[in-house]
Amino acid sequence: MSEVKVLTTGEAAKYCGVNFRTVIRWIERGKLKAYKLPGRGDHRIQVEDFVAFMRANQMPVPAELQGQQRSVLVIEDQPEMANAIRRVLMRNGYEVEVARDGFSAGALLSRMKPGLVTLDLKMPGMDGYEVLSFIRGHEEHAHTKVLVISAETVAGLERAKSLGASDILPKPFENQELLLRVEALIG
Amino acid sequence: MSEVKVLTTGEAAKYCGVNFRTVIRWIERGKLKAYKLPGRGDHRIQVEDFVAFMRANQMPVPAELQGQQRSVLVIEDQPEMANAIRRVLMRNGYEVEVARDGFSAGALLSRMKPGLVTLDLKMPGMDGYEVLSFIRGHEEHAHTKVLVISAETVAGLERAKSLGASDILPKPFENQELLLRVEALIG
DNA sequence: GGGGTAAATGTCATGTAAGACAGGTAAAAA
DNA sequence: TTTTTACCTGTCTTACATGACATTTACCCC
Repeated sequence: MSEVKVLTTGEAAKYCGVNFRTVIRWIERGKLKAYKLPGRGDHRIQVEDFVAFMRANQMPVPAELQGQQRSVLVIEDQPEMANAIRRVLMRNGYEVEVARDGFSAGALLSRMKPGLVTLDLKMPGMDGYEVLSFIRGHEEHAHTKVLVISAETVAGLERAKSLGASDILPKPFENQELLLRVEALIG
Repeated sequence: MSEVKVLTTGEAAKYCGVNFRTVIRWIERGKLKAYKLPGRGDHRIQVEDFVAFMRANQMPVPAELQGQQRSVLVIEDQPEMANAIRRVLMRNGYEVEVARDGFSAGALLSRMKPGLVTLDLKMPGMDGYEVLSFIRGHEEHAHTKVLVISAETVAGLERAKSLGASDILPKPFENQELLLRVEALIG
């Protein structure tokens, strides 16, 4: 059963270092998404929305809220490459899952709702561009960053960018370079 | 053998992100419909009522509660065939989503948790048998019926059956035939 | 830099819903 | 069956919502 992790206005206020009255005003003005309880009209803010709000306003996001934000889904069919990426990211505290085919990639995306997806554009039996379109076309993944990793042509990479890739890392690459890009997106 | 899905106060509380005591108070004040068990006076909330309640209060409704029993995921790459299936099922009151590639099939499966999946075994870039294994290999989809629709050989269909297909419909088929099979599985 | 202004934020007081706890027991699991 | 889980009730405590008002901040003009 999916247990919804939510915050009250008071909790959100503490995280932002403001008065809870202010948080309520943000909600009233539509800057922060929340829903109301029927009784007194208490607000409940989904962590996901709150994190998005903090990011949008350059606020530092506390580690305990990043949970899924610091998780990465690696979509890559070549085992060596996938393992290399996984190793680098796990060493730096990210939670990593690898998907080797389109179907499990989709299933994992929906289930783990990762903060970032690394995507190899060129994979047998799977069109990377379609994956990208899917992610960008679904509201629930609006906050998901997509780091395209590929040995594609310049034109191909441009296309990926126009489809909504958050960043692009050409193959081959250094571990350090990968880490930097990832940190920039969700660190 | 229709299994009426009901929630306890504790479950409802988790879904809303509140204390179960609060849920009981909502029920007492008539804001949320529920009935009582004779023993200790346990409350049972019908999913339908709960979902209506959540909607009425702008709460996000978890996918697993959205009448998934009568929802069908059609995994099929040929648009004509997919549309034909969709038309038949929608006309009979099913909620239908179509996935044309492995990625969206996986994503939609995890998200909508459909009551039934129709699966074309022969699709470019996707192994139908693997999809079947995946579904049968994951506890969360244990109740999901899989109707294999295919022009495969007898051996192939046998293999599908052994992997856990709930039923098999050889191509080509009549609309009526499709509907009958679906009704038998989740009607 | 100083002063004026408007918008955003904080403070206070009051009412009340939501949370916490304890003791008991039905319901579910083993 | 026995054991374990989790729900119910009543009461007490906490903390949220609201409105009115005070204060701070950001910005502009000089």
